Amino acid sequence: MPRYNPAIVEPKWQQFWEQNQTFAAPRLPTGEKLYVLDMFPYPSGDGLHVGHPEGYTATDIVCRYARMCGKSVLHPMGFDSFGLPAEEHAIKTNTHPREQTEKNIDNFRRQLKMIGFSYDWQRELATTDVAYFRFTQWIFLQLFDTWFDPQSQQGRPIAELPIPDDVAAAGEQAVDQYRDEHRLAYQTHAPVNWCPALGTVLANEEVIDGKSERGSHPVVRMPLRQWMLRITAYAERLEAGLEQLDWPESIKTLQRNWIGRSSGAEVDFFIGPTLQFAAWKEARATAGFPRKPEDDVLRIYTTRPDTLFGATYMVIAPEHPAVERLTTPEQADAVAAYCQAAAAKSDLDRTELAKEKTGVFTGAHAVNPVNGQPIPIWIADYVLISYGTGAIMAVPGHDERDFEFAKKFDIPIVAVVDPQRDIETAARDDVLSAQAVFTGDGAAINSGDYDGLATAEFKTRIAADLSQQGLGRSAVNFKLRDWLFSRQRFWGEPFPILHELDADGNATDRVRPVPAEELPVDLPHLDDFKPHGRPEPPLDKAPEDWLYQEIDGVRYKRETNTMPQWAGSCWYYLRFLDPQNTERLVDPEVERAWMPVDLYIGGAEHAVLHLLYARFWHKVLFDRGVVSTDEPFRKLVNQGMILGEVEITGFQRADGSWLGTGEVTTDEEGNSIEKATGAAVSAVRVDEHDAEKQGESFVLKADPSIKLDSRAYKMSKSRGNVVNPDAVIREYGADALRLYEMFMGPLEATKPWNMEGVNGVRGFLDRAWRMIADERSEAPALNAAVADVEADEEQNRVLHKTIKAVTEDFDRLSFNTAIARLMEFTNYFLKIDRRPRAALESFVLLLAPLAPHLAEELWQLLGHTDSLAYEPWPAFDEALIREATVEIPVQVNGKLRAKIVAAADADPAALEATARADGKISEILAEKTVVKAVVVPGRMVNFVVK
RNA sequence: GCCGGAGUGGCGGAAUUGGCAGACGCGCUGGAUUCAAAAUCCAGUUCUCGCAAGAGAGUGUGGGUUCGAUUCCCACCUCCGGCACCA
Repeated sequence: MPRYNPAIVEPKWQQFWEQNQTFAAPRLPTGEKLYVLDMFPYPSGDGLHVGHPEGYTATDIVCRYARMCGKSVLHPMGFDSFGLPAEEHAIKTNTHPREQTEKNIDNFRRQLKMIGFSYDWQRELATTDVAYFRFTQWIFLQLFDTWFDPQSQQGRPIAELPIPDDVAAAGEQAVDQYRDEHRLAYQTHAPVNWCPALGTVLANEEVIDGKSERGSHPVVRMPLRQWMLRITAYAERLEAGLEQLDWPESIKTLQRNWIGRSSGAEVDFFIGPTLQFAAWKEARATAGFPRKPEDDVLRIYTTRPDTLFGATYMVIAPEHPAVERLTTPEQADAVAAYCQAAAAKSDLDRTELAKEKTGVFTGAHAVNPVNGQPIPIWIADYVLISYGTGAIMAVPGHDERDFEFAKKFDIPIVAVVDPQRDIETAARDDVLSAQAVFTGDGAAINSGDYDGLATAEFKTRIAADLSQQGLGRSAVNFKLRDWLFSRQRFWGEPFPILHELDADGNATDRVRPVPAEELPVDLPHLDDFKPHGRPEPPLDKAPEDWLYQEIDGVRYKRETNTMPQWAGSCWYYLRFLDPQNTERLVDPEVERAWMPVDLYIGGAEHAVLHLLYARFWHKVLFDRGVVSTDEPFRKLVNQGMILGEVEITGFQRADGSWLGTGEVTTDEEGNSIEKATGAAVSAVRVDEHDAEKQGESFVLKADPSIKLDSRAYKMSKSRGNVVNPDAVIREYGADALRLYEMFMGPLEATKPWNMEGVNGVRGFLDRAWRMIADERSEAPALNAAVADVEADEEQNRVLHKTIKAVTEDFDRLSFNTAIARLMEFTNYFLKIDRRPRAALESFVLLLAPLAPHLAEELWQLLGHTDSLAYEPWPAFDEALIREATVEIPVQVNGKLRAKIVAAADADPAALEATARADGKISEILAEKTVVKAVVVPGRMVNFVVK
């Protein structure tokens, strides 16, 4: 056989696997099951990026390894194919987005197959498949049909929702409305992020700093009818469920922060005449804390009920329903102006500009329930209507924001928490004299009977007291908001919802779900895909026969919003289990057998949204009995980002003279300028041969006084540092690509690409080939050094050490070190003239998960006729690894002074004696007194001397 | 500002429990082979001093615990990622 040629070997085996359906998973697992999932890609027009195969290679190795260990493996792949780019392309070319989408999928599939991943391709799916989104729509119907029972913390059928008597008495329409208010899928008119440039409304998480995540277009707030999903109902369970998951702690933290659970208390402040306060308080003491606040109180949420005595004013959000009621005539104009201005502000303005606090006094006062003090009520946009009750008690002494506000508007500040020993004396004095803010825990002061209590104790005590007096109750809040679930796009799943129309063709606000058996609701034909620039969805342009329907004499209009891209990716892992099922989304028997996903690998960019949305849907499906597990993804791993090649950059003035990185800064627009003069400078790419390391940084070889910048950047088209996997495969082969992606460093780490490194692992594959194959012969032939001989002791030790290390490395997804061990094996056996065939066979099996094409080819060359995909994984023998003698370092005062050779099982006394006998050591010890000898058997000897 | 993660040769990285720092690979240097080059093979390669034997320093910085610290503790610096008025 000639030289190793991946261009021939790789397609050959890819064809073999496909023809033999080598990786088809059975309907039900036949032994121990392993469900390994990749985050399926969005098939963009650019094709695969080298970042994709990183995680995909890792899971592929896990799967191939697991099959050899006898596990039943499910490893599918599909496409998250709804998305804006295809629709934008459709608008431009006036072709159906499906056309472009399918072309892109074909390209992605071709690329994925070229890398030799062991997917069960029969299970391939795309979220844009009508047969697939039929069930996405079906799940939406489930959400629509479910309400969350806070008592049992469970989603239940809407039919089981208890209807209060007063609602029932109000008639059928009131009951329907009551139900609609409790569904997990509901409609709202809340202000949304309308992006005129994209012609769509965006979810909060798609807006970054007031601009669209995609394209950075400005976003404005406007009210629009939207579908929402009540994910907040599941906040408690989504938070609690994290604990049991084998996920990176950092991702769990990210989700916890996103969910943002906080606990505190709701407290009612009386806003009637001060004279009536006592009577009100008395009434409350008997009546208790009402479910909904009456008009004569302002309900607030606080996490620090212990600072109640320090509340010197209150703030309500500009959108708070009590604004009008509270505003006095004298303040009416100012309040109206303020609220109007606040409404016009985007979220960006409200945060960014509000470094300086703004607000307006309502003219009204409330009575502090703990001390009867009247305090002013303000309106300020630093209080958000969407969090808590939309109103706060302001404690400027112990809250940064309140402090700032009180300073600006000259509102009294009262210290009620003594920091005690937590901070320096001077700082503490500032806090006690209300000159400074302190947000930590301490001891209560100025708090009546509670004085002296520690913060934590105060909190529980006052919560109980307030509750007993009917003034407050413990409460939990979440930062998590309900999920804005509709998009004004064409290329998404249509909602299976009909809107009732009255005789004049106007919507009645009553909706009716499309029955499950009538699904799917396919997308209609459109003559063109151009948005009309209004917030109404493009589906409003659909033909009448799609848009309107008459049932039982009532006319209905279809919902024209579509679902967001997240919808399809929320449940694809379930469909992979049973992709051809036309009856239901997954057969329960199959679901029970394969779920949960045992290993899920993907990018950290999905840490919050995708993974939280999918968990939410899963929990609803669990509550509704569709799936058998409470959580979908047992173990999660995030692969790190792959950056472009390292670039060394220097800066030059207009005249071409160099200046160091320290002399350069950026102006507001992000341009590089010279610090001293403010003149524009240009960044220049410096060849690595023209740079050298000096101390901490790189400098110009020609002028070492010029410091350079050395770093790798995110791959991007604009920077021109994108590496195309097709090109890598063409030049080095798929196995080399796979191997390099894994050899770069730990899977989770961010790491720069380096083409020389690909060449390096290709060199290893070449050597592995030469170790077994004869590269000079024309026909396939074994290397003459391959011999049917028994491995000697040392060869066995190398082999079994390698098996052990590779096995353990695979188990902990440490592929870079596994490859290093295989390289060591190759380096050793290449030097041997008679290479035991059995050892080489084991080596090929160890290599197989990493470089499957090469391994299959060598396996065949070694005389096997079948694929090695299900060949048993080599076992190691600990006894063969053990060495008779070991080299042991001898230290004096912790410094390495000599090395001794001793029996591996030598006892401490023997080791110490051997160490003392060493020429070098005895020389050193002769002049000193040994205070102590530390001997760790098999590891080291250390003499502590004086 | 808050919450995560990370800082080890020229570069990517290794060191699983506190026990020989730098495995493995790239790059570089020298050599063999070649008319020459590529490829391949051999040797070397943390830094400083030294012809060498060897000595000293060394895992972002400063301190601490320990016979012994890349690993544990405290403080700080830098970089990366996320969040950002959530009461």
